[in-house]
Amino acid sequence: MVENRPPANPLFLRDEELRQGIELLFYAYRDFTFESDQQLKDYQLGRAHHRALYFIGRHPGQTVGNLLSIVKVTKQSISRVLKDLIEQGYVEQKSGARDRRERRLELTEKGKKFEHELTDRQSRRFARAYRETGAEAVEGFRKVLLGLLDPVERAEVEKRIRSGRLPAP
Amino acid sequence: MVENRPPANPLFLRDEELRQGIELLFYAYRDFTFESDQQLKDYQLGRAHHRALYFIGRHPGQTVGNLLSIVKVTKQSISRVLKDLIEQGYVEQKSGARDRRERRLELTEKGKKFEHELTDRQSRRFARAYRETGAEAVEGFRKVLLGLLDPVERAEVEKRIRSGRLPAP
DNA sequence: ATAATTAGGTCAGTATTACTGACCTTGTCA
DNA sequence: TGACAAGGTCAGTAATACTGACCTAATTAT
Repeated sequence: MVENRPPANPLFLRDEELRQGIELLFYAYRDFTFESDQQLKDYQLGRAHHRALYFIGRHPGQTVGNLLSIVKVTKQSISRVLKDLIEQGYVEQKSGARDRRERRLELTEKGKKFEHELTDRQSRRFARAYRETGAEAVEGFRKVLLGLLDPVERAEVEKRIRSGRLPAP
Repeated sequence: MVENRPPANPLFLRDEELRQGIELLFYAYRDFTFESDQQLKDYQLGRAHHRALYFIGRHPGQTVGNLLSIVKVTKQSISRVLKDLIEQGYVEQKSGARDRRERRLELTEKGKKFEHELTDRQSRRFARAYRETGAEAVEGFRKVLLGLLDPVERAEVEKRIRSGRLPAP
């Protein structure tokens, strides 16, 4: 492991540092999604289905609109995904108590089991990385990821990730 | 900012911590890709084209096979993307000096300009996040991302992100 | 020198995700 | 009652990516 950069141009170093971040994010995301994508194929489902399952499990009882604002796709897109999940008995909808136009989304028992199965691999990946790098690194990791968000989204996301709950399978 | 978790179950906390990581990675990647995706639409190109441009710029003269091992898609997929980029004058190929079966990939001047235009937004996003969080957090960020990689990939990626070079536009 | 292998491309067909735009129903609320 | 919001749906299109089969040209091993 030879450090082969000369004392050199600080502007170059800065750009280099930023590019390394970009690439690490790409590589990590690539590997992070790979395993569960493979698993999903056995069920004829895709990554979009996992995302929906994940966030419905994470925020049970949320509305379709809320889910949309998390995954940021069109309602036509989420609609197809939800339809598949409902038909296959992973998700159910109940109309809202106060506003009956709303469809509140929840995982069925089957859905919870499946979600856990899919997410477990990813959790284990994170557990390994966290274990290897330690609490301080994890804190930095979280800070930087928050910093990468659109400023408008940031407060929202901070609230969301802290208020998550997901009953045991 | 009230810390509303009770002293509580350490197993729950661990799961919670891991899920927060998963979500942050999702949200950050979502926002990270959004801006350049928008820009790409003006050119009738997609994210796959940006990825190819990025990694060709980053490792000029690399072979198609090497690019494939970075982005991890099939050659049929990369082929379409490369065809578009070559037709539009962003990329050119030269057959390898030692092994003439190889097609060594390089950005044209036009390609470099375009790549910088696309990546600049993302670099600025990283620069902002790094500035806001400081060197220590950045170090943690990088460590955890490396930890998230497939172990088999890790050495390869570490080498790759350190050997990058990308001449000025 | 010939056979096997490798780098890369190509043709054909399919699936998934996601988009735009238009239009509809049901329910809320002023 | 009429505007608006939540959600769904129909139709059409595009991008990404897959499998499988087959091809050329060049390299390498026997």
